Amino acid sequence: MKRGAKPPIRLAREQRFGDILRAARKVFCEKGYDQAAVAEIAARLGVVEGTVYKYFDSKRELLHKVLEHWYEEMLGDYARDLAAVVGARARLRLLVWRHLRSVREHPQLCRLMFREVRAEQDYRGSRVHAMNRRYTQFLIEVLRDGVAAGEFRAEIPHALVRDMIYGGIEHHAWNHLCGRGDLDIDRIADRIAAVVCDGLAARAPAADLHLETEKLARIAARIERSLPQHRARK
Amino acid sequence: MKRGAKPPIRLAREQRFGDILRAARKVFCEKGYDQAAVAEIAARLGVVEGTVYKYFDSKRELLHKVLEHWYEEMLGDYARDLAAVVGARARLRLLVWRHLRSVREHPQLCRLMFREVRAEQDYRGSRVHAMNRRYTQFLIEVLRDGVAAGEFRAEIPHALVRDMIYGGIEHHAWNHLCGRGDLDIDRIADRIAAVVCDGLAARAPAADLHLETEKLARIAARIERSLPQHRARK
DNA sequence: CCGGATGGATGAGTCGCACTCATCGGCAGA
DNA sequence: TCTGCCGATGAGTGCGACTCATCCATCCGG
Repeated sequence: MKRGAKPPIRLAREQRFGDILRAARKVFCEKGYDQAAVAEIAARLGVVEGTVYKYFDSKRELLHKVLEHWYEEMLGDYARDLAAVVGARARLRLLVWRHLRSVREHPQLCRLMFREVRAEQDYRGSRVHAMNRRYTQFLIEVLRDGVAAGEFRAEIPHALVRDMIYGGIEHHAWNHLCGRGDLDIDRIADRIAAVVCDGLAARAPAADLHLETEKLARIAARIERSLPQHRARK
Repeated sequence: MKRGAKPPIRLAREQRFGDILRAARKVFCEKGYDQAAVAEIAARLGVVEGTVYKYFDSKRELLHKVLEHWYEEMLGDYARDLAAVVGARARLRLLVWRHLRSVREHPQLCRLMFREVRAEQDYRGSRVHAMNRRYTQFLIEVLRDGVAAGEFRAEIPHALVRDMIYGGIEHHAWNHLCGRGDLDIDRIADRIAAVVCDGLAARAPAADLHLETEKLARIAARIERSLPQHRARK
């Protein structure tokens, strides 16, 4: 140490660990992964670069830990909130809405997740991947329950619906976030739920439905008329 | 130049440009953007790093040019292929299928597109972005035509459906590609078209309604035939 | 009160890689 | 044969991730 320099501040291991994690989150969010320098993260805490590497093996591990911590935050009260809603469609909409809210609140963390982590070669098998699976598992369960309740068709593969929902949100939100417009998450959630549940195809028009119903009514009337009791009574 | 060294091979500007582009595409695909060294791209052509920078301002510009070139390849015969198919649903499925094929054939280029380019701050306004818009515009037009033909509902926002399709394919294919499984693009295209068109909700499609009505009519006829009065009357 | 062990923190490195620039020298046109 | 053009060179420069030998405050047993 140089003469006249203050002695370094020594902190307990866990305290320093948490401090670095918080500082890293801020810097990564402000600058993005590539532009964030480990030296800057260290500087904000008044320590040198080497100190960070005492706690994290690499810049990437630091990023992973930041995102793991975020997932823990998010997973917190999912199950509880979901339990308060009845009906597969309403629960599906809730999951979509909550995800949209996360994207809106933490666009930079989402960006890190999508760009840096999920595209990595060894993402599969990582802790973040496991947490992402837990996160999306809620949706799979909602779909399964929906099928069990007869609300959803059984022949649609759940993994595909999950990917269309989360992938769709990602694309859609990205446009909005980069375009600097803010997300109307209520409306988007409604629309996504509408597309997923009802699809794009034009329904049988109400007229057809009426027609068929009237046909059925005439058939019923015919049967009634031909019943013995019917004639006997009259 | 050192004594005894061979004089450098001089090529016409366009020739060298194309060579660098091709070499860059290979190296980027093999190693990914970060791991690809400009020096290696140069080395494969037997030139030095500086030469590459005579033709491209930066490594990122090189990446952009590689992807622009790819988009040109893909856009080539889209319109023609699409014109050969009738029916909004069938055309939608064609677009999904073709996109899946692109992803399957060039997973590394997709990866570069998603990870490196689309997540960039200044992606919007770039040439690649414009080409991506042209690419996805085909789908928007199919949706619009579908609405005009009465095949699709008018109240569904097209941009959202576009994002759910392309985002969904991205997510779904990613799982498969990283999981080393290969894509059954025919089946996936069918399923995506099914979800998008018909949705998840259980319901009786119009065709089924007709069918059921006819069944009931036949049952009614059978009842009528077996009734004593019926026989008596005849 | 003392001396060694512990372990948090240091800071001066190394290394790899994107990017630059002064310079070279083959070749086409005068 | 001269000359200017321009493709190519290769020795830098700078930056940022990562390393390592070393320092020293604190704790603990004697």
